[in-house]
Amino acid sequence: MTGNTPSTHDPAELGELERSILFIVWHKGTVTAEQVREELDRPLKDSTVRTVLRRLEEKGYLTHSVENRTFLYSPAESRQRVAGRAVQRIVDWFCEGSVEALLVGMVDSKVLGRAELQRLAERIANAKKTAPPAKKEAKS
Amino acid sequence: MTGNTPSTHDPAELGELERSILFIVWHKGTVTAEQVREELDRPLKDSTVRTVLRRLEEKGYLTHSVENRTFLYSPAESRQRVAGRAVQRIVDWFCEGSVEALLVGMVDSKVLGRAELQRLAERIANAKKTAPPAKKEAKS
DNA sequence: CTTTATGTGCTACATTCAGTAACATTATGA
DNA sequence: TCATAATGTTACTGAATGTAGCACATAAAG
Repeated sequence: MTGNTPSTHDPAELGELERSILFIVWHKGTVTAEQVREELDRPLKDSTVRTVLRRLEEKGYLTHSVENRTFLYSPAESRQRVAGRAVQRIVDWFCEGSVEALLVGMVDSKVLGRAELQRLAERIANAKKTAPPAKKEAKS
Repeated sequence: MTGNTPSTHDPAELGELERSILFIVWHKGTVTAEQVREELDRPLKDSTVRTVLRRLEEKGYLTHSVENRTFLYSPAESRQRVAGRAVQRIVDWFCEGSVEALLVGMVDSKVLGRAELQRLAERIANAKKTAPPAKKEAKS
């Protein structure tokens, strides 16, 4: 080991199931392994779900608290934040750190149109103009 | 074979070495296995490098032509394009398809500032206004 | 024509990780 | 104490990657 990649969570390193489960947690906010299991499309054994939940926690995506005997898992970070870092990595790897290059690439590969990009940029710029540093996650 | 994952190149699915090599090709434009080998920091056997190059080609990242007896590898797609699709995937996975959510996430995780985002959006919007549909990759 | 480089084609093996789950253990309430 | 409901522990399988050996072909040399 030449050194550990600190806390560079790497959302792309997640497998399908891990992602699915992480989604469920993000979606429900706080869940027990059982709830996750029910939410899944595939019929998986209880232990399977718990193993994945544990791994997700090890990887830093989740945290848990104990409600009596039961584990309550919840996200350690918002989806968007994770997505943001994922993009950061892409930028570093494929665009030599240039976000601009990335945006160009997105336009280039039709991920979004130029006009749309500009519209969104504006919206975002204005939308959070007055946002306080406090991140109040108002659950819909 | 349950069916092939169409052409959904997935840059995140690349391993370290694969990425390094892909980078070298992107950087040099056209290279032989030997050149790649020399460029690498690690001392790898010739066959190793060639195996990875072949895999990268199978995955659609590279193409090759034959110069006499020698394979000349070159990128099948630009880095930015690949990056663009990578982002698309992130958007699908973590932002429910909303590019806006992603951009917000980027701002949120400080990948870029609001002002910068807007500035870039504008620049991009104007920059390629006249870009022709023909993707002539004039490689010098 | 035989030999010798040099480059490619094919195969293989080790490692790591995600998917999946059985089994042991422990606390809790009837 | 016993059954119940959670968690802790451990493991097996398969796919993807890193890494490389070795056989095969062909251009160039003698």
